[in-house]
Amino acid sequence: MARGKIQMRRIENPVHRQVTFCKRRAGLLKKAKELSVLCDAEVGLFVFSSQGKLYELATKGSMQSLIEKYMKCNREIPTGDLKDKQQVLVNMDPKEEIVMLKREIEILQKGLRFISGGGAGAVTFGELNILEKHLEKWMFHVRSAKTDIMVQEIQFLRNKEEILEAANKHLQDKVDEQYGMVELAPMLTNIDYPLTIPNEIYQF
Amino acid sequence: MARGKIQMRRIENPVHRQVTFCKRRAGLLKKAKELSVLCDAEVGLFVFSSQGKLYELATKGSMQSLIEKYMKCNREIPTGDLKDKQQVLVNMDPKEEIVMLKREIEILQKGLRFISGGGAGAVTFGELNILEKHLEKWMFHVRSAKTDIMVQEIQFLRNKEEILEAANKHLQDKVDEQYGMVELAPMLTNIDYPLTIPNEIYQF
DNA sequence: ACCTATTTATAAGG
DNA sequence: TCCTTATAAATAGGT
Repeated sequence: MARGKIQMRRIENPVHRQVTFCKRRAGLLKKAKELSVLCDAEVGLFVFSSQGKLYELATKGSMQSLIEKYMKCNREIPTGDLKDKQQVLVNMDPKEEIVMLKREIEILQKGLRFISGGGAGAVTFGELNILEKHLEKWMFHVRSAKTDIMVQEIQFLRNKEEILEAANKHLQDKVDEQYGMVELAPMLTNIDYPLTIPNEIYQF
Repeated sequence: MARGKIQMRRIENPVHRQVTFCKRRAGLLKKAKELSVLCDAEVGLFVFSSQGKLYELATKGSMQSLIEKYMKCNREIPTGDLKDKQQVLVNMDPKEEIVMLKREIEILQKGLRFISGGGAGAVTFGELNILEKHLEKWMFHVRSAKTDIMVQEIQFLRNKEEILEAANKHLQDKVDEQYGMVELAPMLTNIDYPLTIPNEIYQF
């Protein structure tokens, strides 16, 4: 884009590739933030470098909650399977789907027994794969619920704090008024910002 | 960026905001693709418009697999599971059954939640924490069971291979004995190590 | 990391 | 949504 066009294919020179990766990654993250701010959108972005290093951005809330939201949008696809976007999209015999759903229920039941038995019993590799996917999905749900609660709590506390501070200012003014020119040390005002999140909400 | 700078904050005019959203979303997706191609990186991107509509891009494989990679940056992702289910919401009678079955799955999921903490409506932060811990534990069980199966399979195959190789040597000796000094090319011996894990154990 | 000639993205207007 | 165009931003190649 500058000082010469480049072909849209993998940059072979590793040094150039790394430099370009840094620059464009920064650019991409910036643009993602901008889109979010300007258009009031939620953006989730993650980039794995060819060495496997992760760079991420989640514009509202956490990446967890964004992923959760993403999963909800795609809940048509049962958890046990990896999706295959184009190929089998066309159709599937409903009877076949019933069979598969029944099978999935069996697997879940078996999995519950497996789990509550502390991992005893005979389970196949494929069944374990399906179970694992379900567990991941449930984990998403739990974690995003946790995040939501924390966010709400923070919001609540901030509001409360604002109200209290305003009330305090008002009271202080009244006190000043009554005592005329007498200087009083500030007592409950001037609370430090930012408030830290109280530990209680992290407890059981 | 053109015909005038804009302030980096939410665009108040809804029409402008929508137009800008379209343009910048397209630009962002383009840049994400380019980063992936030029720098051999994996990029996952999703954007929710303020109306909640989802736009996504996953540059290698599916978004599912990228999310999994994100969740556990190091863990390998099994890519088996050839069968795929899609929504078949057009049909009438089987549709009912499908809905019922899906409902049953949800009930099972709730049952699982119940088992975990003893709380039917696990909504508090503490309960969620407990659930999360349980899920982690179960995930561990499931994954170690998977690993065990793989290890056993590998062990089995190695044993089998050893036996076969021994049998082969024995047969070869017999042949050599019968044909005296005649040199025979090695036939079934000298199998290459290391053995790769056969695909079958990833299937159902 | 910084520079800057160029390419790209895009805001405003139809 | 798509087109045009003036202009802001991003960035390739070099230092």
